Amino acid sequence: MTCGLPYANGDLHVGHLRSIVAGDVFTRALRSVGQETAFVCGSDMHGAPIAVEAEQEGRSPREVALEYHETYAEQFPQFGVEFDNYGHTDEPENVELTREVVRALRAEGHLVEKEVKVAYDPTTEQPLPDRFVEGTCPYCGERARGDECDEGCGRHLEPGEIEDPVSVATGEPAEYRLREHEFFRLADLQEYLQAFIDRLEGTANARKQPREWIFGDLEDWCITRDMDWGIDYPDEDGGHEDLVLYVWVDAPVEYIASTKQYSERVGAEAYDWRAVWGEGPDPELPSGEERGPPGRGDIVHVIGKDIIQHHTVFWPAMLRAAGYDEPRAVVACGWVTVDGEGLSTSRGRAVWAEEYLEAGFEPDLLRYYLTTAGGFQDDVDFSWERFRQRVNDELVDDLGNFLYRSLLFAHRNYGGTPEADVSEDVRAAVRDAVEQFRDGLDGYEVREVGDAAVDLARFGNAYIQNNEPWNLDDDAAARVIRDCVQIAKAVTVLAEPVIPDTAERVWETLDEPGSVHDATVDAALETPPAEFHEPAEPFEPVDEDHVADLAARLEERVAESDTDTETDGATGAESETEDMADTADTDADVEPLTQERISHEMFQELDMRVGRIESAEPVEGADELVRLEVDVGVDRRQVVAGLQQLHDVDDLPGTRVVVLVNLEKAELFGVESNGMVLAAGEEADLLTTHDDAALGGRVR
RNA sequence: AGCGGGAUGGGAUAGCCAGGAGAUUCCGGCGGGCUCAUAACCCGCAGACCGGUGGUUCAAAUCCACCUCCCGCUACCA
Repeated sequence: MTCGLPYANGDLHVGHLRSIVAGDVFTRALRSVGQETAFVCGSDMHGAPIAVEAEQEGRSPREVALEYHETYAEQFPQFGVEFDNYGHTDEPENVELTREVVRALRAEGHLVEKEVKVAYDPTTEQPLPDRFVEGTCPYCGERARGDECDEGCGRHLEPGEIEDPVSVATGEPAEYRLREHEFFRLADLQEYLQAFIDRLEGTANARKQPREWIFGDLEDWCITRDMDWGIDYPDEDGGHEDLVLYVWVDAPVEYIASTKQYSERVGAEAYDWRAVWGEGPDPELPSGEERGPPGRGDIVHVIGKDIIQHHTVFWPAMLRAAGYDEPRAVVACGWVTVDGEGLSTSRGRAVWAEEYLEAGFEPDLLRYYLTTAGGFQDDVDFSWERFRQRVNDELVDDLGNFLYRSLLFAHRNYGGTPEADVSEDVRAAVRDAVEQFRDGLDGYEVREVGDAAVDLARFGNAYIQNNEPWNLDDDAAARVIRDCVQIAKAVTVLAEPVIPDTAERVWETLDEPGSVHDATVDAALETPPAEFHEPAEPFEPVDEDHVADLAARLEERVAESDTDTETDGATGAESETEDMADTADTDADVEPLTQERISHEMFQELDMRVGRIESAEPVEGADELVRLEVDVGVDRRQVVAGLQQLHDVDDLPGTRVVVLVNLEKAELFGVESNGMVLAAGEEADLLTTHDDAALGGRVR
């Protein structure tokens, strides 16, 4: 079991935790059904954003990345996430394995050299990866990063496409030079990938999204970069000393490296990484078909939905070509949104791991929320108020209360598990719950795994209520309570993957031998000890004022950041990953003032009027354009404006605006635009009046 | 723009692949009951024409076509 590697350039937040906790839940659940597993992960240390951050702070990239890595390694266990091995991509095991894989790709003849236009900083003589270049988008004319028109049309830009390139680091104009890079000819593996994608298990998005590529034309994939920070390209033939491997080559290899580290720590008898991953490259046997037997492990990758292609195209192609075994499943989870909006670390819209722990909440509560809030591949929303509701309604009132009331009743009246047989109804209910738990695992749906325990607790609450043992004589009550204690034990075992700490405490109350972490689902129907301890309340309710406070703090943070970054120019909803890139952004430049003067007469020619937007609707087929009907007092104008991505179209009607009414007419996407609505900046902040100037009033 | 995922009572969410009884469950609302328990739990009621339009069918939330909106990907962001 692996989780997508957290990229070592930011603090941990709920977005990271969702997929990592899911991996942990899967792993624990697999152990509960008796499977041997290894849960491995590591920090992703290389790549341009870390190099940029390091340069800005005047530190080495390794130092910067290691600092984040250590924080991660420390924080994951605080959320009950127990990796069997947590390494990082800059460790010798990964460096070695990565270079071995690349050598294998070359030995198999899958690599081709191609010349690529690379931007150079002429002052420092440094090659600049496209992340380090800014310029003008050739498609829309907006300011853009070298790899993507991030502020304008959003298009991906090929190297060399950007106009007027400027080095991010020095601000000097960059120049293009031809550089030789290595490309992985994915098309060589096309047939293999087509078969692979058909047998791949996991979420629907991961099984379907890559089909467009795999059944279309597979492009050559550039696997080297002009940078210092990364794993050196293995250059036995010489000529590529200055290239490092692209992070997406060495990052997934960490899955193998981390497994190997685990094997080496516990011994190959206890866990043999080769039994899972297969034999790997063998210089004596250059043909992929004739390699040793594939691993017998079932590799499952838990990732975020943004990196599906990397795990379903590039990665299996690498594995295949290097003689390693393919993943059995890729499980891609949706995002975590906060208060209904996309997570944005730079804008303060995030719930931080540290913040959560400092608020004094048990890790189990967040684990429960994140695993059961929605379908795995769907986005789920986090809000502090909903967090409180779900914890109090489901964990405290249902699961916690059932465990407490039934075990307390048993302890008070019988000192433990009363002597009686478990009824057939209850046995059946427990078996059903175990089945639900297994179905969740088989379907790669952690929510079902988590719900199995809560649903069984709800059954238990109904059971104890309907049978009213407090109104029965001792013998009859003993039978009911015997059933309830059994349900409680089953609930505890089934809840362990999601709420391990709580489950362990209940396990201790029951005076069960060993740890619940080692128990299997078989224990759900085994008799609990005849005597056990007085139970404690398993959960503390979440206080309303406490979460209101946290929510307010979050809101403040977002508001503050909004005013701070008004000139920042970022648009639209950001994903957490886009956001990681933000550290690379310098503040957007304010355009210099125009030196050339115009006459007053020329200004008089501009006929600008106060108007009010009467209606607004998106222009069909256009991403950004909105068709507006604007009342300018004496007239009603149809104006097309590029506001769609920056404003909620439904909110526009009623807005007072300033309109340039004598602009020449234009036709945009087949819609006539008769005038221009004035707006400021990249965010298209609409100009308006501060008092109530009449509609049609002239602006001078 | 292309591709993938999603849209189901006020909120959340299951069902869709393998079409068929009153569309699941939780929260919230209303009414009642109970008291072992962290004043919670149990029972009952109201509330959705299943994003839209059209089609296939005896029968569509489910299959097909087109459309709208949200999220992701589009190969040099990680």
